[in-house]
Amino acid sequence: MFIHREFHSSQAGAAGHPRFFEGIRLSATARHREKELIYAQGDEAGDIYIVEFGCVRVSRITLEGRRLVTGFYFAGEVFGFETGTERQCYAEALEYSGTRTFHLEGRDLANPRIAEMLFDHLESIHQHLLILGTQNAIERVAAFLVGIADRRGVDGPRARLPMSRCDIADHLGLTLETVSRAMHRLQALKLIRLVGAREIVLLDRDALIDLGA
Amino acid sequence: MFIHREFHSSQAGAAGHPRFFEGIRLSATARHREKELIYAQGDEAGDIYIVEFGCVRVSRITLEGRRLVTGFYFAGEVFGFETGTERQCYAEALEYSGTRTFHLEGRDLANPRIAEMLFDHLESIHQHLLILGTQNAIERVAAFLVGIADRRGVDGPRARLPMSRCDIADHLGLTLETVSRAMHRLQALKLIRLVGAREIVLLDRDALIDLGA
DNA sequence: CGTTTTCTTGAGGACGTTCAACCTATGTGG
DNA sequence: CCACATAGGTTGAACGTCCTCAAGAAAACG
Repeated sequence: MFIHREFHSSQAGAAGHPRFFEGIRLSATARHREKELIYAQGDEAGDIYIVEFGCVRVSRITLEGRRLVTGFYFAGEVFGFETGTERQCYAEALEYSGTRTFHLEGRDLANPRIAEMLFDHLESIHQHLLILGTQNAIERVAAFLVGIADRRGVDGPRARLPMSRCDIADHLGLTLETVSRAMHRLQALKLIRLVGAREIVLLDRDALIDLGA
Repeated sequence: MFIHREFHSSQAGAAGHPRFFEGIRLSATARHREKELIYAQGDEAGDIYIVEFGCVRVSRITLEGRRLVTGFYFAGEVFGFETGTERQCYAEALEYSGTRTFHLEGRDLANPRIAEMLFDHLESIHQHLLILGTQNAIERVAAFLVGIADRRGVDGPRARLPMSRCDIADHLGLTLETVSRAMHRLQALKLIRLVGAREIVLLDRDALIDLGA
């Protein structure tokens, strides 16, 4: 997704306030502290969010109280698409983050950039579905780490993980213990290197993709 | 989803040929034999399908050769939404079926009925994700059976299953043996009754929902 | 009626979960 | 500055669920 670049190239307004993005009026940047709730389950849907900096986690709780983390969103990425009038998911800042919003009207879907965002979102859900439906633990973790590393700009093969093991587990349909073990197994296989708990280096990206693709 | 009723209420053309659906020109009904391929992975995307009768299975194969059945579609339901220009999924008739198509242009998304279809699709994927991400075997099967029964019109609690155990398994991320065992466990629990292998009666819908919701 | 496909059922094993202990990092207050 | 508390992460052992492999039963088909 290349919304990233285009977003940042939007013309600068005074002191970073309401600008336009592809003909859509964006709100001013909202800043969120670590762990701050951005929107809650039950809130009115309709606003779409663009991450300016930081990282956002979007989750959903089932009736049995189990959590599914539907996605993590980094700078330049878009979240907040929901189907009904009420949000089924809730969003939280994983670290100090900035977001901008715009209101999505039905007619806006005719805007090709908006449609592209929606289709990108659809595609990422589909990818997630494929992982949950067909892969085992180590494949899931490999796919996840490659996905994260690919999205963190041009840091090279190094990536910071702003989310906890539990977040990853709830994203991949595993337990946090299994995620921890899988990461250490990937390290033993020399496919990644762990730098503390919250940073990784991809040592053999191709092998990781073979595992997780 | 109520597209069903509206679709059938569209004005009758001569001998059932090109009619309109919410201002969209529909193709004539295409008829597909059992097991017939409707579209293939790699085909050009852009056409959206409406099932007129029968049942369609949409699947996707991973690089490792594993199959995920992304959905089953019955009369009145819509399938064929894809993100890129090339299809990632392929669709097959599970039984003798009829479909109509229309071509989706970007501007059509401004049509609220089209947008509604897309959002319904998004919602069903999300539901699927929730199942694969949080539920165990018996819960998945319970949720699946309720979902099927709810969509098969007003047959009451009885539903025919046009798909095989293997199809169900590949839809739920299980094996066909596990699906078979789960269904017989649900029968032992008196939540369903199996009428042969391809028909079920829901005996305790609420308990099934409790399990699978 | 035999052939083929699909479904069921059993036994054994692998993978992931559960439970528990321990470790590490970070932050707080004395 | 250190003692302690807290949250997150790692590791081990035991268990359970689901998968694999295999055989047999039941439908579907020609």
